[in-house]
Parts: sequence; C-alpha cells; structure tokens
Amino acid sequence: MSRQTPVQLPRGRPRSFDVDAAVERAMGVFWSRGYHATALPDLLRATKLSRGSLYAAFGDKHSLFLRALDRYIADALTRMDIELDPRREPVAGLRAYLAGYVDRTTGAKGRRGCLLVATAMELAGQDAEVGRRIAGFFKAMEARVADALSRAKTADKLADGVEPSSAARILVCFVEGLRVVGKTAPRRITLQATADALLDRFIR
Amino acid sequence: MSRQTPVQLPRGRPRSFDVDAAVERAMGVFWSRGYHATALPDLLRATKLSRGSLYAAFGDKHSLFLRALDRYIADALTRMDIELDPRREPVAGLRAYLAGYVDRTTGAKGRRGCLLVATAMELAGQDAEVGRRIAGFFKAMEARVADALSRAKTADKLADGVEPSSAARILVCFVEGLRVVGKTAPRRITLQATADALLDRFIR
DNA sequence: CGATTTAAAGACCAATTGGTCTATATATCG
DNA sequence: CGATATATAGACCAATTGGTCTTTAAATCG
Repeated sequence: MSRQTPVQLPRGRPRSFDVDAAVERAMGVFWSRGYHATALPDLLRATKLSRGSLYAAFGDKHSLFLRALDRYIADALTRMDIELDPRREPVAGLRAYLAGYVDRTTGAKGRRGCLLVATAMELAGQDAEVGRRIAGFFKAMEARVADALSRAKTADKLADGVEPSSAARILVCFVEGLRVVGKTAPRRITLQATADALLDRFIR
Repeated sequence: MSRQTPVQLPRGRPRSFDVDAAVERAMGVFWSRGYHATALPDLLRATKLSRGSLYAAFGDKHSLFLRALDRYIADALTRMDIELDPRREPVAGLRAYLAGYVDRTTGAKGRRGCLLVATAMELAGQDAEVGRRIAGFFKAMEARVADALSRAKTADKLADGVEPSSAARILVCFVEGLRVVGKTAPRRITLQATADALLDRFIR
C-alpha cells in the first residue's frame, strides 16, 4: 500500500523548469570547456536560467558541477550495464564496450573529450568530493569489466593465463587512455584495430 | 673552425636570472594546478620574477605555458630515449619504460598527475598550438615504442601474432590511461602487476 | 480576490583576472 | 663618467569572476 507523497504540496507558483534538463545542459558546458574555464554566463546561457534561479536551485557553481558529474557517471554506468549485461555473451559485451569507447574517441566526439577524464586531471587531486566520485567510477567500471571477463573465463573463452581482475585493470587503463589520445583526433579505423588487437590478446 | 657568436654583445646590464630555470619553475606550477587555475601571482611567486621581467622575457601567460609544455615534452622524450635506447635489450627497455610510468603514477606523484595529459584534456581541443604539440608527442612516443617492439620481434622475443605498430598503440593508450587512473592514487603493487600482465601478453 | 511562491532581469558587489606602465636601482659597457 | 640595458616594486587598468539582492511579473492555491 503505497502512501501518497507526504510532503506539503507547495502553495505558490510551481517550479516551471526541468531541473534535470538544466543539469544536463550544464553538464554539456562543463564537458566542452572544463570546470575552471566555464563561467557563470556560460551556464546561464546553456540552462536558460536566470542567475537567481540557478543559485536557488543549485547553490553554487561547484554544487552544480557535482550534480553534472554525477549525471555523467550515472549515464556511463548505465551504458556499461547494458553493454555488459550478464545475459549477453560476455565477449560480445566486451566488444560492444570497447567499440563504444572507440566511437566516442573518434572525430568531433573524440575532440570534445570525456568529462570524467578531464575532471580527474583538473580537479581530482585537489577536490575531495570530486576525487571520491572519480575513484568510485573507476572502481565500478573495473568491477563490471572484471565480471564480464569472469563469465568469459567460465565459458572457457579466455586465453591461457589471463586473469579477469588483472585484465580488467588493463582494459580500464586502456579505455581511459583512448580518451586522452582521442583529443588529437586519430583515425577511427586505427583505434578500432588497436582495441581489437588488445582484446584478441585476451580471448581464445 | 667555429666562429665566435656573431651577435652583438649586449651593452647594458646583463640578464641576471636563468630563463630556463624560470621556465622549469613555471612548468611546476602549471603541472600542479593546470593552465586556467594558474594565476599570474602563482607564476611570479614560483619564478621569483617581477611582473615586468616575466612579461619582458616571455610575452604572456600563454607563451610561457607553451615554453613550459615544450620543456615537459622534451624531458619526457629524453627519458624515453634512455629507457628505449637501441643498444639496450629491447624487452628490458620496455620494462623500464613501463616501470617509469608505474612509478610516476603512484602516490604523491600520481596524484600530481601529468602535465601532458592534463593539458590534452584541458586545452588540446581548443588551442591549436597546444593540440599540435600533444599530437606530436603521442606520435613520437608511439614511434619509439614501436621501434623497441620491432627490435624485440627481430630478436624473436615477441609472442605469436603481435604486431609492433599495433602493440605500440596499445601501450601508449595504456600508459596515458595509467596517468588518469593514477589521480586516484591506486596501490603501486597493483599497477606494477597490471603493467607486467600487459607486457607479458606481448612477449614470448 | 489575496496570499504565496517562483520566475526573469539585471543592478550591484568585492575580489581577481591578465596585462601595462612608471619609478627607481643596478650592472655592464666604452 | 655616461650611455645602455635590465632588474624590481608596485601602482594602475579594464574586464571578468562567482555570488547576492531587489524589482517586477507570473502562476498556483484557498
């Protein structure tokens, strides 16, 4: 028996903008420009909010950034949960996972980069809130990849001597490195071949 | 018969500070804080120069940054030239190369990060001068690693099916990814084992 | 309606930004 | 010495920074 929401229903003019959409637009700005290079006017333009509304809704620039980062991380983990779904064939899942990174690392997307990697480099060392999120993301990603590799091993699809947890760490470093190298817009075909070559070292 | 330097010897008070040392100190600041987060007073404090001297010697913040970046790149390439010296055994060279990255990715060094990766993420997409330097560095690194792998292959030290140029691209992505993951200060022993596991997939 | 709440617009703020310029001291030359 | 060149210290600048606050309009309620 689910209760109706117990909060007092608000009495005045209701909120007229979509907070999540605003976070998403702000995320886009931080993603393209980085934290320090993003100025308030950029965020106001992107969210189409007034200064007052933005500060009322999010507190300050840093809090809004954390919301945007959380959104980015959640999106990435959701994507991985689809690609590496335990009901799929694990090697196919790993291929999809790598192909996704190759895709995001090529051309304009590649040049735009990755909010997570950029944030790791720009803030993770100095900002504890950010640092915890970045570390948590890498851990979560590694766990998912390791799990997929484990299932591949169970299905006897892994090459001799490949240990899932170790190979997972290799793959995590590799894909994050892809995001770095992708800033110089290498050719898609090259990246895809590189990713394939790495995975081929792991599978039977 | 080498001529004396043909430039007019300067007539006034000679420069009394070491330009290269100033670049190196500035590099340290950019390295620790990133480009946008570095303010002029930070650079003046680090270089112990007055505003006037700094602008006279380097033009502006951006030019000084490029000098610092060039210095960082030159140092990195010099290091690689030693580690991957053709007169050394190539696999030992590759081990030294990876061990160097593991070392720089652990603990305080790891948390400080890598000026090159941070710059790639912060500026490479928007700043053409920076973009060219980053792309050039990755290309130079890849060439050196590929060369070492080629020599290893000639010495029949490579596992079956390992292609030097492809494996070099994998290693470049891997080490740059290490620098990203290193921002969350993972354990040295884990990173070393991960690097070893990767290299072991390539050698016979 | 009137009370309440939120929105947008923009004035306003102190602090900081990158950068210029002046004054003055100092070091080297012929 | 006098000319030349460079150093430092710091005043100064317009523009921008993140952030607050006030005003006014709109939207919902009882």
